[in-house]
Amino acid sequence: MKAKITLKKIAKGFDVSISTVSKALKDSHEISEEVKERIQAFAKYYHYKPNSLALNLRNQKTKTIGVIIPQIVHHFFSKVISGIEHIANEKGYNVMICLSNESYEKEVLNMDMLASGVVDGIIVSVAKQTEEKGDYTHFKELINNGIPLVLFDRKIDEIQCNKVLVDDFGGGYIAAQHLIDIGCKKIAILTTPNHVTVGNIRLEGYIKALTDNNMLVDESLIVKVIEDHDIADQIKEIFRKSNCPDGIFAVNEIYAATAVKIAKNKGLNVPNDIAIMGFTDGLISQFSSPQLTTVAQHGFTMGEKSMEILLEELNQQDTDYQYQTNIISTDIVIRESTKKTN
Amino acid sequence: MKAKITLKKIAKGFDVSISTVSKALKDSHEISEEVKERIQAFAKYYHYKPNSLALNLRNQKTKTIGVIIPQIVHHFFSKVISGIEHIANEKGYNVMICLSNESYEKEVLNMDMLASGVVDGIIVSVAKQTEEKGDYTHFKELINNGIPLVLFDRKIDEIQCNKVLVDDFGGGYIAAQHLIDIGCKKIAILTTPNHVTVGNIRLEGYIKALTDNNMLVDESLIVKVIEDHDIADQIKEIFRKSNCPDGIFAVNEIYAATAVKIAKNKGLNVPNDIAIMGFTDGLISQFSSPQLTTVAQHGFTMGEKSMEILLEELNQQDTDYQYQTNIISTDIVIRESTKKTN
DNA sequence: AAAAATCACGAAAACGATTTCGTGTTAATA
DNA sequence: TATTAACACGAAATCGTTTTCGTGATTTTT
Repeated sequence: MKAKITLKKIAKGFDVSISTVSKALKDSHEISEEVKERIQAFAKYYHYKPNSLALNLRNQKTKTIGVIIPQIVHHFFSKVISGIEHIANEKGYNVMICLSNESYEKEVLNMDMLASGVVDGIIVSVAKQTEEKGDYTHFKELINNGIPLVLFDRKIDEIQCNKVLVDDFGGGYIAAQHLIDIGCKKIAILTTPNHVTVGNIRLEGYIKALTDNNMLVDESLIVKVIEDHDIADQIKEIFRKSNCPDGIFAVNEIYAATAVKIAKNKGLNVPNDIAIMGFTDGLISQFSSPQLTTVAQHGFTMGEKSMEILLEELNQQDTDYQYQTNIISTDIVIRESTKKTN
Repeated sequence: MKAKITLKKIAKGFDVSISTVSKALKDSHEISEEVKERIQAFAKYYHYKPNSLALNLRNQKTKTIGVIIPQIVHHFFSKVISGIEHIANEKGYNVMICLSNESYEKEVLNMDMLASGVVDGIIVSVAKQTEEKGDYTHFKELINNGIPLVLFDRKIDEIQCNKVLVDDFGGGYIAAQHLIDIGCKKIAILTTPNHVTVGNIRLEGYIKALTDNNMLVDESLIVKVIEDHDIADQIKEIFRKSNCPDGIFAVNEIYAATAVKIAKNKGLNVPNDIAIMGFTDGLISQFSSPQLTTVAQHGFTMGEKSMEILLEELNQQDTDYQYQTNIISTDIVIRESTKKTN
C-alpha cells in the first residue's frame, strides 16, 4: 500500500512551503514561472490529486448528493437513478446511492450516514415499512438540520419538503378508462395493501373512472395483494369468482404478467376473453406475450426533475423559499394485451 | 439553512474546551460525571453527529467503498449491487454506486472522483467502451496509488488485481450441450462483437461443446449483434438462411426474447420447431412466453464475493499479498423454451 | 508535613487543502 | 540616495474531530 501523495510531501521534496505548492498547482501569479513548472511537472508525473475529504471539509460542501431507494432490482427506480445521474453529472455533482430494501431501519441508518456531512442534499423514495410505521422523525430531523431533501414517487403528506410525484390518480383513471373504452364491463384491479400510497391512489383513480362511467364498483373485484404471501395464489382468486372479470388493471408489471400467465393457463385468450394491463413500462411489459398495455410513469423524467429541484434548493438564498410538489403525468402505452381482435 | 452543530459550538456554550466536549461525548473517565451528563444531554437534544468528513480525514479511511457499473437498468448488475450491499452492511461499510454507462470517459471520471479519498476501495465492472479501447491506465494508476480494486464480470487480463468472474466458458458450454442433448442439430449463437469479453468467452464454450460432440461449427450460425443497429433486424437474418437453425443460444436475455418473438412471428413453434435459450436469469426470462431456459449467473453471489475479497484486501497487512481470481459457476435453468413436447 | 498519586481539564498536533496576510529581497521610481 | 513598488514566497488560520501530553488543583499516602 503506497502512501498517497500530498501537498506536504511535495513541499518537502522541493524544500518549499505547502502554500507555495498549493499556489503553484493553481498556477498562481505569486509563484515564479520556474518553480511553478517544476512543481507542476512533478505533480503531473505522480498523478497528484487533491484529497476530496480535505477540500470538502474546508469548503463545507461535497458536490455529492445522496439517493435512498427501496429497491434496485426494479425498472422504475433504475430509470429514476439514471435521470438523477444525468442532471447531476451535467452540473458536476456525484451521486451516492443507498438501498433501504423497504426497511425502516435501513432507511434511518442510510440517512444518518448521509446526513453526517458526506452529501449536500438527499433524494429519497420512502420505504414501504416506513409508510406502514408512519414514523417520519428522521426526515424531520434532516430538514431541521438544514439539509435539502426531495421526496419522490411515494406521497408523504406529513413531511414538508420538495416532492416529485407520479400522477398515480390520473394513471389509474386512464387505465380504467381505457379498459372501459375497449368494452370491458367487469374490471378488476390488482392493487397493494392500503398503506402503500401509490397503489392506493391508483385505486382511487380506477374508482373515479368507473363512477364517472356510471359503473358499479364491485368490492370483490378489488384485490389487495399481500407480498408476504404467494402472489399468484392471491391473483387466482379473481378467476374463481362466479363473476370473473373481462378486464384487469394491475398496479404493477409483476401482477399484470402474473395475471396474464394465470389467464392463459385457464384457457382464456388475452385480450379477447380478458384484457389485462399494468403500470410501469418496463422490460416485462415489453417482452411478455402478449405484450402488455401499461401506464408509463416516466422514471427518467422523475429523476431529472428531482435532481433539478434539489439543485434549486441547494442554490437558493431566500429565507422565504417555498417548497414545491411536482407531478409527472403518465401516459398509456397500448399493446397487444388490450387490443381485442374480435 | 441552520448551521450544523459542532464540538466547537458545544464547547463555547458550556465554556469548556473542545477536547473536553469530545471526551465527554465518548464517556471518557477523564471528565467528571456532572460535566459529562450535561454535555451528553445537550448533544442528544440537538442530535449532534460527528462530521464524517473530519473523521475520515483524521482516520485516513472512510468505511465506504465505491462501485462502478456500466448500467443500472440491468437485472444482473442490480443483483450484484444487492450482494455487495449485503456484505458491506454486515461489516459496517457504506456503498457508493456510480454509473459509467459503458463509457470510457465516464468510467475515468468516476474513478478519479472515488480515488480522491472518498472511498477505501473500489469494485468495478469495466465499461464496454473501455474494453474496446483497451486503455487501462486509470486502473493501473489506481493500483499504484494503493487503492484496493476488485474487478468483476468482465475479464481484463491486462490489469493485475483481485477478480470475480462468471464462468462464461462453462456457461456457454452447458448451454450448447443442453441444446444438443434435446436433439438440436443446427445450433445458432447470438453473441456480441469480439471486444466484449463475456460474449466472446461464452462463444468459446459453445464452440467447445459443439466440437466435443463432433458437430461442425457453422460460421453462418454465429451472429455477432451490433448494438448500434437494430437488434431485431440482425437476428432476423438467421431465420432467412436456407439452413435455418433448430436451436438458438443467445448470450443474454434481450437477444433470446427477441429471437423468440421473431420465431413466433415466422409461425415457428418454440420449442418444438426451434429451441431458444438465453443467459442471465432475469425478469424477462421468467415472464416471457414461453418462459425461457437460461444460464443463471448468480449475480448476488458475485456481489457478495467481490465485497468479501475487497474487505480481505483492505484488512491485509502482508507485503506478499497474492491477488486471486474467483470464478462463480453457472447453472442452467430449464424452462418451457427448450422443453420439446413432441 | 512532605511526597506521591489522582482528578479534571486544556493546549496543541494531526489529517490535507486553501487563502489571507505578512515579510524579506530586489527592482523601479522620485 | 531614499522611497516605493513589485516579486516570490512563508506563516498561520480554518474546516471538525481525536488524542497525546501537559498542568494546576486536590487528595491520598508515607
